[in-house]
Amino acid sequence: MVRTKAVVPKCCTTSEKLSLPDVAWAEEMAKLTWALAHPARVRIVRLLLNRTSCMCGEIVEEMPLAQSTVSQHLKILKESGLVQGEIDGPRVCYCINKQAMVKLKKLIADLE
Amino acid sequence: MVRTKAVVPKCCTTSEKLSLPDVAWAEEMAKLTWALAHPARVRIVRLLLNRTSCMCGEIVEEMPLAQSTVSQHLKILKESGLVQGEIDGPRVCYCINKQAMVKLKKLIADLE
DNA sequence: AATGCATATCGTATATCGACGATAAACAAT
DNA sequence: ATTGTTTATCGTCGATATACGATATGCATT
Repeated sequence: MVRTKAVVPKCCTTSEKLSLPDVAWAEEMAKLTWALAHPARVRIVRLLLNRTSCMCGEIVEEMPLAQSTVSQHLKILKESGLVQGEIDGPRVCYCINKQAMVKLKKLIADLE
Repeated sequence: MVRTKAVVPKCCTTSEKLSLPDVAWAEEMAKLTWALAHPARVRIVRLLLNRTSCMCGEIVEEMPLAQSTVSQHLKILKESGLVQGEIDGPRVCYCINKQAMVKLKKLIADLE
C-alpha cells in the first residue's frame, strides 16, 4: 500500500535534491529588488537612466509627490546602492551607480 | 550675471530632455520586483528554479519560518504572477511561471 | 552677516508588512 | 462518516513604509 505521504503529485515529474539558497545572496538580491519595489522609485531610476545625471529638483518636478517624499525615496535608492548622490554646492546631483546596476542585472539574469 | 538657478553643476555634463516614464510600466516593474524584495521570497524562487516543481511542504521544510508565514509569502509570489500553484489533491504543487520570469528578466535587462 | 535656494530631516498619521499560533478548508485513505 | 494530511486563512502584534507639512541644514550670493 502506498502511503499518502509518498504519493508524488502528477505535476511533479522530477525530484531533484533541494538546494538551500545562500542566505547572503538572497539578502543582496532582496536589497536591490527592494529599491525597485515601488513605482515612484522605478520612475526615478528610469529618469536617471535617461540622463547622465539629474538634480533632485528636476526629479521632484517630474513626480506627483512632495519634495520630502521624493527625498525619502532617493534615500532608499541610495541605501540600496543603486543610486549615488553627489553634492554640488547647494544642490545634489543624482546618478545611477552603474556597478550596482550591473550587479542587479546579473543577479536577475542568473536566476535559473 | 548668471542666476544661481541656471548654473549647471560640474557633474552634469548633459541636459537631455526629461522623459516621463510610463506609469503602467513602472507599476509592472514594481509589482515583479516587489515579489523578490524579501529574502524569504528570493529563497523560495531560487528553490523553485532548482526544481521543476515543489510542494508547499517541501518549501516549508527548507525555510526557518512557520508554515503560515511561508504560505503568505507564496501568496505574494502568486499575486505577482512569478509563481503558479497547481492544486493536486490535498497538496499544492508550486512552480515558477516561466513567462513571468522572462518578463521580469526583460524588464531588468532593458533598464538602460 | 544676511538672504535665498536646494535638499535633508523631523514629526506625525495611516497603511501595510511580516511573523506567529490557531483554526478552517480540501482532499485521501480507511 | 471519520481520521489524517496538507495548505490557506484569520486574528493579532510589533515593525516598517509611505505620505505630508514644517523645519533645519548647507551653500552661494550679496
